[in-house]
Amino acid sequence: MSERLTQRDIARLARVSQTTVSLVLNNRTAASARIPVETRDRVLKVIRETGYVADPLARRLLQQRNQILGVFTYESVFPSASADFYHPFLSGIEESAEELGCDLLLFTSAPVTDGHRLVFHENNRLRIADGSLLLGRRIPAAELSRLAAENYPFVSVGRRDNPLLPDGTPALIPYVGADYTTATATVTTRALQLGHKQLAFVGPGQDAESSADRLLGFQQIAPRGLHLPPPAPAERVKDAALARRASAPAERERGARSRSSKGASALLATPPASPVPPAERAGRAVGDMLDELLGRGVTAVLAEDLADAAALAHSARERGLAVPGDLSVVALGDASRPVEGDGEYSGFHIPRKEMGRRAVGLLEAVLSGEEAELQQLLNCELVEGSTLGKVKGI
Amino acid sequence: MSERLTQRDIARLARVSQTTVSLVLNNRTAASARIPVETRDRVLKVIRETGYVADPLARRLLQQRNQILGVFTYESVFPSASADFYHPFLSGIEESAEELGCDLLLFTSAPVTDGHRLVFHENNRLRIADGSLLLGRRIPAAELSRLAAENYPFVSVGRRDNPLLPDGTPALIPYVGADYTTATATVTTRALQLGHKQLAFVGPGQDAESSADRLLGFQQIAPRGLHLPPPAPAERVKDAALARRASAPAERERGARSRSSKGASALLATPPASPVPPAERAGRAVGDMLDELLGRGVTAVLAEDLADAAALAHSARERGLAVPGDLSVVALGDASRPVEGDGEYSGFHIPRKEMGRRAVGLLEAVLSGEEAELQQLLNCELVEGSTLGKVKGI
DNA sequence: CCTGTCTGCTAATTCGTATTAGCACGCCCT
DNA sequence: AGGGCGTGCTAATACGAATTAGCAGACAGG
Repeated sequence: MSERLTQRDIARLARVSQTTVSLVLNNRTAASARIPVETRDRVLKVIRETGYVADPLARRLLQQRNQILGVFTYESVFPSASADFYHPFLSGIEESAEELGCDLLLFTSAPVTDGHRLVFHENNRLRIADGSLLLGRRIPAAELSRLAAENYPFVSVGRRDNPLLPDGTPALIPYVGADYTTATATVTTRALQLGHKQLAFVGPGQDAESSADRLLGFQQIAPRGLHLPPPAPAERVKDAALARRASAPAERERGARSRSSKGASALLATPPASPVPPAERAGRAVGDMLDELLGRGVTAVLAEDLADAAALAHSARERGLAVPGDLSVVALGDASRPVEGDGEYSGFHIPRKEMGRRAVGLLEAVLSGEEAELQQLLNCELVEGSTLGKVKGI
Repeated sequence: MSERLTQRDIARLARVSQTTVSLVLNNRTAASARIPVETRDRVLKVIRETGYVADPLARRLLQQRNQILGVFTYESVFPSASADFYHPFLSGIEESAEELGCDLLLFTSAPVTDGHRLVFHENNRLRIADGSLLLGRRIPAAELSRLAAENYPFVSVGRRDNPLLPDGTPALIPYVGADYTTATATVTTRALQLGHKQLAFVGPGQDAESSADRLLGFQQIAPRGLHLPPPAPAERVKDAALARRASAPAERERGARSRSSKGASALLATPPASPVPPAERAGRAVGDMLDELLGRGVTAVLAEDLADAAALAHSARERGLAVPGDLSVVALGDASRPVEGDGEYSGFHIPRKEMGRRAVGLLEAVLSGEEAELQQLLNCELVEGSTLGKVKGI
């Protein structure tokens, strides 16, 4: 039907050569390219009338910029499970991209296997974009080192360990991350100040940098604190009322997709900050964990995942325990969800939107060759909340 | 650093021509391309050793399609206000695009004025994509007719009236919409069957096709029913507990953006299916509307916007009225949110995700020149819910 | 009138890959 | 020996846009 217009078509319509069209388009005003206003206007008029835009692929072939920023997500973007995780990032990215006048290219062509995508597959189209943002809880070191080795301009949203290049030297990965270590250390300190003697950290503590960083911050302050892996997600429970309230709009869409992966690894077992409501996690495992915690005299729990924090608090309250009276619960993630009762969870807030914004800024700096701090950590905002209190009996 | 390998490099290393490398790579076995196993293996060996991968840009350059689908949203995509509206569409779009091996280009470069984008601004980049999907509650007829006139391949998500072309003939706009008319007619019929004599329709009923279609369905069945414009959004109320529960995760991000636009038009006053919780709408206007409805003997209200339905139900209950005992409330949108108390709102569900999927399918068909129904309406799934009941006294 | 310079444009080439046309060589047949 | 044919490969070209080199014409200076 509608054939794609080329510069030759424009040239023909404007009665000039393809070269001239290119020169006009790129505003070349060098001595070797003198286009009088009259001709220039004639060309521009045709371009406006036809809505011609240069083929981005042809431009990239010559290493030109297209005002297209790539967004590569290591999981699917839109399915509801990841929605709340990606959304704030994307919101910030969109805002910045708009300011820069860039379009965003979502690499949906990369096949998803097992819920994960990889940049380097047979037909990777990364180079269509001028540069890319990488999002995901965890990014394989091999991908990062290869991107760095190929000199591809990218910025990771989230801190990443610097991988080794094939030649053995470490690569400097550009990122905009959140300073989980400091934030976790701070809330841990706060817990100690409130008189808690036995603390527990609940979370994988490894695999993803974000998990490791939190554990590190915890152990810096409370080296003798407990570290427990996250509870296994229970099957969905009957009591759907609570669950629905939290996730209703997307509920129907989701139906088909099984939420908990079959996998046994800690990583897969805890989807990134997914908004799994308390009720769904209040299975046996959480109860067991609570037994263990109480048995060991723990008075304050710090959970990486808000859902785990919620499940623990819920479970504790069901047993007649007061939160934070008998047990303090801290969320090392997005603590800004209301607790049953009142107030928010104590913990900190991840500046996701700002991370998105800054990541675009950094990528732009990289692309235009500006000087810039390649590795940036943003502060997490502490949330006082209502689930961390003085230890009982003080 | 490491320059990208080309077929010429491989050719040199394997002591053959670039053509041969290409032939081997693409497994060409035609009569005109006979490569003996010996040579083929030599080439393959070099490819394996070097890890060479063909540049997808160069490959695409030869074909007509770029495998890029544009996504044009008439409002910003990611800001939380529109999030729940766009999300299911995008989820479906992403899924289909992935199956087709296409990347998605979000036109964030189009400037946003007054919360709205326009395709046709001075530097529109629509033609970067092979074709585009158009999303938005309302799309100006001028935009549609120009797109059609320019023969640009696109599909609208949502039914649109066919605009007139400059020459006066109507343009056939390709779309995948939801059949609001039938769905509304069906629930209206149901209300009549339940004995309701006086019905009211609450919604703009115009401007956007989606609004007009619902009013049409209502009036087809209940020609004497009342039609009221939606209540004006009240300022945010103090009772934030309910509100927070519904929208907490994004709350902090949102802070800066004022939610209710200053505008007075019905369109702006009712953001598309935004998850504005009941409490926020329970202002004075809703109370007034309730007065009017009850005064006129209305026993069943059909509200286009779930938020309005929620506000009315909430307000009614506050006055000690039973829902649906004294007043039935029907949501003509995504009825799948739990009501205070139990169950869901009665009404219907908009198959947003499926609309996204089908729209991509239709666009693909258009692009590849296949025959396809250009205007498709999907059925809305009826939701029995708990807010529509027999009229009292029967 | 011839040379030099400036202006306004374009032909030719490039990027990396795919495809088409066809060359050079060897073999068989008559 | 020469025509015909099959084999194994390559040269040339195309895709769309950007860039470089440089041509043709106007005009000035000598």
